[in-house]
Amino acid sequence: MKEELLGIFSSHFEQPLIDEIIEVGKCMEVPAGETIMDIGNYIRSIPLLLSGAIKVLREDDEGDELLLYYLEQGETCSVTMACCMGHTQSEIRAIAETDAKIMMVPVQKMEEWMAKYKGWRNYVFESYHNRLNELLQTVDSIAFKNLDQRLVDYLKKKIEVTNDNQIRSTHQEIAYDLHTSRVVISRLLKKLEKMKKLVLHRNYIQILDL
Amino acid sequence: MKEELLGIFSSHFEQPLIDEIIEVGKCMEVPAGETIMDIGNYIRSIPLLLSGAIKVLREDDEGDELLLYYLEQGETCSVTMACCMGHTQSEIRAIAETDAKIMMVPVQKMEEWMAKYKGWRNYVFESYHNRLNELLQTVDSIAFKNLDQRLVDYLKKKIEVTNDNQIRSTHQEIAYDLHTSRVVISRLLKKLEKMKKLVLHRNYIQILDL
DNA sequence: ATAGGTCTGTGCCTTTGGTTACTGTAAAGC
DNA sequence: GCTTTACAGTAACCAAAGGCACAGACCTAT
Repeated sequence: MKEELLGIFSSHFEQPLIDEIIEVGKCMEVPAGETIMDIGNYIRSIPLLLSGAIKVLREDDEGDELLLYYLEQGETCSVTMACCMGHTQSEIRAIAETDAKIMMVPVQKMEEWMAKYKGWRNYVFESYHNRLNELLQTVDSIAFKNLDQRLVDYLKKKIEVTNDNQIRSTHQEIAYDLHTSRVVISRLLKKLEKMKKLVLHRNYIQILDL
Repeated sequence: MKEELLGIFSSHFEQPLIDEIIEVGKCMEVPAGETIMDIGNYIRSIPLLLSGAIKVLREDDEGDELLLYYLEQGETCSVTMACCMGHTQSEIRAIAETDAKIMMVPVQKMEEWMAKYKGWRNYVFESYHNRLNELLQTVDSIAFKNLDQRLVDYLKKKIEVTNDNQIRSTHQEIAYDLHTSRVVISRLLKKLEKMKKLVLHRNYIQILDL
């Protein structure tokens, strides 16, 4: 456990901070597909992602979804932090994209460490920074790109995050993430298949070269 | 000057922090329309907005623009902070929407104050929080709403920010902010006029009831 | 007053993406 | 085996938004 944390965070965190994390944190193993946090939840712990990937998405009133970004090893969810600090409800939903191991740290420690550890402060800032940038990318994507390109980007990101160039999703699932309809995704995927960029199968997609 | 800062920030900042801000900060007056910060700029100061409003926008490779959000009195630009901390270039453009008064604080103070003043830490966090939320709203808007609704939201926000229910913009300017074309905006505005929600004039729009 | 530029209105057409509806087929349950 | 359900493919149609072209109104400068 300690070795695991050290491996991931020793470049960011001071030794005593790592000790404190181990002391107060709760380690959770979450299987792929499980919802870690949902819209409206009150949050009392901050998640540090030790392994795996988490997808973060937004939902509107009608239940339409949109993938915002993925969290990867060593990252944390700033939107969650913001909710913690403001004691407001979660604005987003987080789902384990792969099996994931998460260290949950109680919110109260957050402020304490902020004053105490420079490494923590920097980490928190860097997280915010990264999250803001990811969101800007998301905005760019939906504002400036057409669906063809967004789909290709999505597939690329997915193979990167899952580290598997077979994408084990149905067309419907992809459609949810990109906030469009199944038919449209099927159409575009077919087009990509004709361009020899991938091969379609039932329940999975084999990526050749995007 | 001191009274002005106190009026805006005394609920957030400790007295000695306010003194320091006055000591090291540079006060700038920016006329409406002027670009305060542009994409690619290196940033060495953090802006605290004393009065007026600033619009923050994103641009893609082809020069297409999109309004992200407005900053108002007492706020600061977290994206800028993030760039400061990471010593990276600005990802966004900031333009004075109205005449504005800004206190520029050198970046180096940022970290120093972060360790020293709880009020500053909280302020910085709250800013990040607010900016993240604004960005989420922006995402919602472009992902889930159609242009009719986005235009109405835009006009509402604009009269709120400028505190003037005459909107002094051309259709082309609105089109840039919403990343669409002039013709489309003219069409939708006409529709709103027919619905008695506003009256169109040359170079300005009179809002009745949105 | 005339000329040139800017702003707005509008008709027509295209593109992108979304909807409906139906088909075939693979998997899962019995 | 048969039935049911989930998944994918496709055609036809529709809607929202964007592009083009042009006209008229207004504004400014000479």
